[in-house]
Amino acid sequence: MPQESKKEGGRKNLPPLSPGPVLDISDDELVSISVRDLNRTLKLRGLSRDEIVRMKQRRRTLKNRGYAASCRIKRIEQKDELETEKSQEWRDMEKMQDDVVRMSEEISTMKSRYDALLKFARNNKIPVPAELETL
Amino acid sequence: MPQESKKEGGRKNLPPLSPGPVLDISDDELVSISVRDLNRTLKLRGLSRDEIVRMKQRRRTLKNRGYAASCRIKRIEQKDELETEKSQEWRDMEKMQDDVVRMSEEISTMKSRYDALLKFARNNKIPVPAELETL
DNA sequence: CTGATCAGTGAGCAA
DNA sequence: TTGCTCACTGATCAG
Repeated sequence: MPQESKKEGGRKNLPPLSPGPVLDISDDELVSISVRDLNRTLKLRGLSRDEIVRMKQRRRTLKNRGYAASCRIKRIEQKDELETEKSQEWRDMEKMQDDVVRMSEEISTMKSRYDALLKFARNNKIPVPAELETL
Repeated sequence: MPQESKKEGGRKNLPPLSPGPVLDISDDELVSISVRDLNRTLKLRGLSRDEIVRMKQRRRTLKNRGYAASCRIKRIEQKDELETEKSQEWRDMEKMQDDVVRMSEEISTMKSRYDALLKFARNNKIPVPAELETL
C-alpha cells in the first residue's frame, strides 16, 4: 500500500495535504493566512470554482487537525491537574493527621497533670472547689 | 452531499459497512464469529482472494470501532474516579479540620482549669510540688 | 465562520 | 491475532 498519502487517519506524522494543481502553498501558510487574503490570492490566480472549494476544504481540515491536537493536550492537562490536586490534598491530610496526633498527646499529658494535682490535694486533705474537682 | 456513506469519520450512526457481493453477513455477526469459523465460511462460499482480504479488513475495522468506544469509556471512567476521590478527600479534610478545632478547644479548656487549680492553691497558701507548678 | 468535541478510521505497538 | 491508544478526519454543535 504505497498510497495512503493524503487523508486516512493514522498515527504517523502527516505528509502535507496535496496542494492544488495551480496554487502551491504549504500547510503552515494555508492555516495562517486570513480567509480574506486567501480569497484574494485565489481570485488572482484564477482558480476554478472546484479548486477553490477544495482549497477551502483543505484549510478547514488543517484547522481541524490543530483543534484536535489542542483538544488532546487540554484533556491531558486536566488529568494532570486532577492528579496534582489529589496528591496535594493527600499531603495536607498527612500534615493534619500529624496535628491531630500531636494535640491528642498534649491532651493526655494535661489530663495526667491535672489528675496528679487532684491526687496531691486528696493526699494532703486539701479541699478543692467542686467546679475544679472534675475535668 | 448524499455520498458519505461508508467510511469517513463522522459523528452520525453508521450505516452497516457494505457487505461483499457474495457473502452477506451483518456487522454484529461478523465481529462475533471466530476467525476460524469466518475462514471456513469464506472458503465454502468460494470468495476470491480479494474479497477475502476485504472481508478481513471489514472485520478488523468493526473491531477497531468497538475498541475505540471502550477506550473512550475507560477514559471517562478514570476521570470520574479521580473526581470522586478528590471530593471524598475534601470531605475527609473537613471532618479532620473539625476534629482539630474540637481538640483545640478541649486543650484551652483544660489549660484554664489547670490554671484555676493552681491559682486556688496559691490563694490558699498551699505549696504545690515543683513538677506540677508548670504546665 | 471559528473552535471544540464526538465517533469512526488506520497505523503501530504490545501481549 | 487482538486490544488499545494515537493522530487524523468529517460531522455537528455552540458562540
